[in-house]
Amino acid sequence: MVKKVKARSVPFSQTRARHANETAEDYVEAVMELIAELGECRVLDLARYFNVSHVTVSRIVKRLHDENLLHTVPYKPVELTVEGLKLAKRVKDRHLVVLAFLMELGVDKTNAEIDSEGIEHHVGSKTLAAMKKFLKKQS
Amino acid sequence: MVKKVKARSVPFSQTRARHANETAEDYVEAVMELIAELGECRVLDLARYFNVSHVTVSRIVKRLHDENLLHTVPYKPVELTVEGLKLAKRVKDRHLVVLAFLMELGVDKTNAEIDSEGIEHHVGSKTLAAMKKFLKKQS
DNA sequence: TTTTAAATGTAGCAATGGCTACGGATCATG
DNA sequence: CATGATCCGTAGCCATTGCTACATTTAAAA
Repeated sequence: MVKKVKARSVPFSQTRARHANETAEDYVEAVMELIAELGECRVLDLARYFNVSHVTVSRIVKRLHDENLLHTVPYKPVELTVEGLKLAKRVKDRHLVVLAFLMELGVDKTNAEIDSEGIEHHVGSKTLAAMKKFLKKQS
Repeated sequence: MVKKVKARSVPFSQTRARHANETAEDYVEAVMELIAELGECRVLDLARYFNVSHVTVSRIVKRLHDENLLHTVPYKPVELTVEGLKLAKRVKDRHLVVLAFLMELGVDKTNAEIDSEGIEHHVGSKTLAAMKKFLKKQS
């Protein structure tokens, strides 16, 4: 008998790449939020936001700079590039939809906030559209 | 002015730990599925399932063995421990709920399968309950 | 202006999960 | 039982994201 293994719908070949991409999404969103909230976004602000050391932030910021998502000058506040801002807006919009959706579904705010932050990265365009449609119907 | 940064609902302190935990969930679920499908679960079956090399599987299986989720003997099929089986059942149940929920929401099967595999790890008990309630209401 | 505290960068370690290359184990088949 | 194909383990590389410890820059206060 020949063993045939059906591969997962989401191939795991690029697990590391997907995680790195989630990090990028989280960081540009955080930078946008922190600038809106504080006027500027320092490395330490991000460190406090994510509860990690400033070293971790510093390295990731450098990588996102290389990927043209963030603009950084040593010892200066972090800024978003045009590309980074576009991504941040998309991510924030999706995040808000997921959060509103979970609450509309009956999940309390605390848990909706926790789960939406994990779920958002895995919501494709089709699922996002379905969530928006659901929200419209309820209103 | 004192800068106050509101930390995220989900602290990122344990990002690596969370990813490792997702891996554990994916693996015990896969082992259970492959045993049901093939009668046994070999390292190469997992490699094909996840589209990674057998080396990656081998190392992760070793780690999950140390964590008492899998039982392994060199060159033998991989088996679930009691603890691993309990986790696998919980994960599979949650996965099926998320999948059914997305389809009930109007997402096509293909996209529901893709997104559910990413979303499932971030669905807490409250959200899971809300999804189950939604499914009951629709039936 | 000098000094000091806070912010940021750098060096270097660990864990996780990718990989290739190579070698040893197992098993079906001749 | 020999042998070759398949399976699996080990060595060793890289990237990502945690960390501590230490160096440097910046900016505020003395």
